[in-house]
Amino acid sequence: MNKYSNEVIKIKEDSEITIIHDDIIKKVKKKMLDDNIIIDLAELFKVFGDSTRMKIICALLQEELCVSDIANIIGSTESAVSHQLRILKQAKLVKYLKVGKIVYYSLDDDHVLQIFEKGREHIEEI
Amino acid sequence: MNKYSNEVIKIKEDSEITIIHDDIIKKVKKKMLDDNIIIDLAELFKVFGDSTRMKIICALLQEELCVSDIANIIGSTESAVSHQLRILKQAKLVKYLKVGKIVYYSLDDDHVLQIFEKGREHIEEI
DNA sequence: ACCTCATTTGAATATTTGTTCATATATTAA
DNA sequence: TTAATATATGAACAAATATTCAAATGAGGT
Repeated sequence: MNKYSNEVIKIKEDSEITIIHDDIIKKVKKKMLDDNIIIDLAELFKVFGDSTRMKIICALLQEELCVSDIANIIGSTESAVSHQLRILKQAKLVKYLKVGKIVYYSLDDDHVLQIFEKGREHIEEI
Repeated sequence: MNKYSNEVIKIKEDSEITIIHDDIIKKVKKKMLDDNIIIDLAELFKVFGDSTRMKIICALLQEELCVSDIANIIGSTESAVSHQLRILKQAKLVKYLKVGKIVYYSLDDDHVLQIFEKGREHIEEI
């Protein structure tokens, strides 16, 4: 009886849910992270999941930059960049420093680089 | 003359692009990752950026599981899970083993856990 | 061969989300 | 205070995407 054994518990409950591996399901359910944490995690990665924002992050990995410089570097409009910076700000991925009319953005913490690097490692292996 | 100096080069080119920090822009542009790599990176993180897929990943971090078990654990339908597993498969984040009618899914490599953990570290600090 | 069951697939729908454009805010200089 | 400029913001539109439902595969058991 290995883990792929066919001696599975099979219950049809209310003609809705088919439970195949009852004990494993219970065990995994118990260990699952709280739904809110999972949702927060997905929200965080969603922020990384857009190429405009990724370009902004990539630029800020090199240098603290103002909105118009970022727009110039990544080839986008100031408005689009500003909209995306707002999302990055909300996710606490970037911070900013206002000097006169100019707002300088920079990465907020180490995790950004670390997450970025782990992502790179993954795509490089494919 | 510090890095926030107001002695910035300001050029209005073709009434289209305003260049504020010319030298910095050139420097950062030179160091920017290739666009295709950035797009691939964003695509990868997009896969993490959905709560259904994140729940699937979270469950698979505990145990190799079949489609119907995953559906049961995360409270979704088999169809929805299958659709999302296809996306996870394409991103090489999960692999599978077919045993008879049942298909067992598991995480494909270490990076999944590492990216997951870095994300957790970030949201826990907020 | 036929039936059952686990999974996959495709099309339709509803929702989310990024960009654009116009406008607003805020700061500096004249 | 008026003009100019950097950034932010809101609404509208277009594109992307997750879920649902129905139907199709494909494998085992009878």
